[in-house]
Amino acid sequence: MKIATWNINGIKARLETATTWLKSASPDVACLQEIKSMDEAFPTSAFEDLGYNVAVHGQKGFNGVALLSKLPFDDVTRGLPGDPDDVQARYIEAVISVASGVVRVVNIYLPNGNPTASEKFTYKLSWMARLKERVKQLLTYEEPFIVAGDFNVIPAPNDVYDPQSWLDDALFRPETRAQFQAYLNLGLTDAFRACHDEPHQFTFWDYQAGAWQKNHGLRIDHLLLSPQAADKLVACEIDANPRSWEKPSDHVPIVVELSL
DNA sequence: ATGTCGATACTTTATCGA
Repeated sequence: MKIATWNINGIKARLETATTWLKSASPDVACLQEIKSMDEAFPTSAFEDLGYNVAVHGQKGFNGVALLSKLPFDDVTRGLPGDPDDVQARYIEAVISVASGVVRVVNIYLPNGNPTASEKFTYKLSWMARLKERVKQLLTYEEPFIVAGDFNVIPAPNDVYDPQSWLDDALFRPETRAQFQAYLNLGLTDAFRACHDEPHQFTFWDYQAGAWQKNHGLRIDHLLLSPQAADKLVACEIDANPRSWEKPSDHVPIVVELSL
């Protein structure tokens, strides 16, 4: 089973790009972030035509996440628990039945958090703490699950082209990295790092300043596996090709294969 | 080189977020 995550930066601007990639890569599940669309405006039928079931948690203008799955959803939950006042659409979770039982897919668009002197950074850190609580809850089920998405976290210095210049950025601040490390300490596995130890394997290149051409990238999109999912890990690969296409997203897809 | 995108609204250009 192949599970992909991709921040597509606007589904209206990226529908053809997304469907082209899905036809070629054919993941069983795709986690999309930054759809920047309300539920009713999401092009559900375009994905149904490719054989996907579709679940959306949308928002006008910003944020928004969507799940695509070739297998039907047993259950879908929208919104990260822990703060009833949080109205930002950044979390959707689904349970999917597979031959070996079930797999739970958690699709997140973790807050960016910049600038670090603003309430945006405290919102990011509190959101990360809430996600930790949700992960702890899910771990008690002792089932395979995956937390996939745009984490807006650079886990380590070799995940950014120039760590020195990112030291005070919300994506690389010690508080941010410590919370990401806390997910690993709970028992989650960074699927990409379990398969690859090469430095400078990026999933994002800014539109500005020729970042793609200079390979000034970041590794901020991640797939974290529960112990039961990590036991089934086969492979994990970044597909950087779509970054060179016409009208690209600033992120590229990353795919994990599990023997579920 | 504060350099690029996508979406929005008191829209045809400025703003916000990333």
